[in-house]
Amino acid sequence: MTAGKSDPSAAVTRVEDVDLGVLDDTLSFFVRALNLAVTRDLEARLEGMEVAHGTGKITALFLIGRHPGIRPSVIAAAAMKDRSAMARVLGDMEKQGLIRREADIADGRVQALHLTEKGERLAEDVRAIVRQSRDFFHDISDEEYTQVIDLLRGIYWRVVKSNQQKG
Amino acid sequence: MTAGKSDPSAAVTRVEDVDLGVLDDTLSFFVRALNLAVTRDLEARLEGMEVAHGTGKITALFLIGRHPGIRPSVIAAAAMKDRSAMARVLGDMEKQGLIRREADIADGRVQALHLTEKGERLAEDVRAIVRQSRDFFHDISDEEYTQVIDLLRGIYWRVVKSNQQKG
DNA sequence: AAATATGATGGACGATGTCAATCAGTTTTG
DNA sequence: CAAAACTGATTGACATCGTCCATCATATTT
Repeated sequence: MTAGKSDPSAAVTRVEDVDLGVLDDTLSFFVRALNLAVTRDLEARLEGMEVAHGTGKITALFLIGRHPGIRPSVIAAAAMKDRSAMARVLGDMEKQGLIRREADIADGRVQALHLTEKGERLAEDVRAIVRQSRDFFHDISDEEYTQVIDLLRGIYWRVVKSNQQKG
Repeated sequence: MTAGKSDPSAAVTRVEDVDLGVLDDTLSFFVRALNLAVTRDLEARLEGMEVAHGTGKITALFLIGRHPGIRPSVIAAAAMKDRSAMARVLGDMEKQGLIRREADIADGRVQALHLTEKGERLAEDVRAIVRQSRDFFHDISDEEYTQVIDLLRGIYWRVVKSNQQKG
């Protein structure tokens, strides 16, 4: 035998022969596994850029760019992090000169976030890279990609809202 | 106005009003964001159990249970981790008395992994919990859940194979 | 027999998410 | 109006994570 089915009584030697069992019907398994792969790929693409490491920075960069004056807690919710984790990310970005933190006029507790010019430029560069990151799924057809995104987008928003109520 | 569309010129105050921009068409964004939510939920469910923290342990537990004699590198590939990360997980599990590491008869470099009785028992308990973890997506219909799982499963296997060739 | 490749480990490093504590500003309540 | 309760944001501590590099033992190739 060359590359066909393996002897079921023998120990599995190749990943392709693995039976995932319960995990095969578990959404979180696939999400968590793919997260690792996707993150690795993304960070490779961002190599050297000033937003390496972590979902937070990219999300923050884009959301602040698109919604000047947005507040930290809203970004945290969108990135599914808690406020304290996001605060650290924003602190880093401020040190890097990517964003400004201003006090909201209406409510002194709230911060209004803005991109600096440097931040704007970086956002443009990162946007291009993020668009290219679809290449990681070059095996996947546009139909499939669209389908899975549509589904995940729906799930995402429901989770965000559900987090909203609890958190 | 009460809860309708917000003034587009005003700063965004609620997550629901956020426009994700490029991220809205980026699979990795949704995967990474959902990963955080899903992981949080799963770890809450595993509270106190001997497999808390990390995708690796659960995957290892199930794969070893289903494929006695499986080797570490195969589990690493299925979990999308690198070998050294998986080695640490397996080391922990061995210390906990969940698995045995035996030397493969055919190839001395290779380890053959087996569950201990304690490991078997734990696997059963964890299986039940993992099944329940679908409740996290109670908002999502069975159709949607099945659809998204089918799509992600396909993507998962393609990524696994693609990793195989490079790694 | 020597060189090369493979499977598995271990240490070091920076970054992550969580949690509890803190602080400032706001709203509620009496 | 003052006290209490609440909210948004920040900080520090802690355990863990993924990565990278070096190492070691064993197999395979030449």
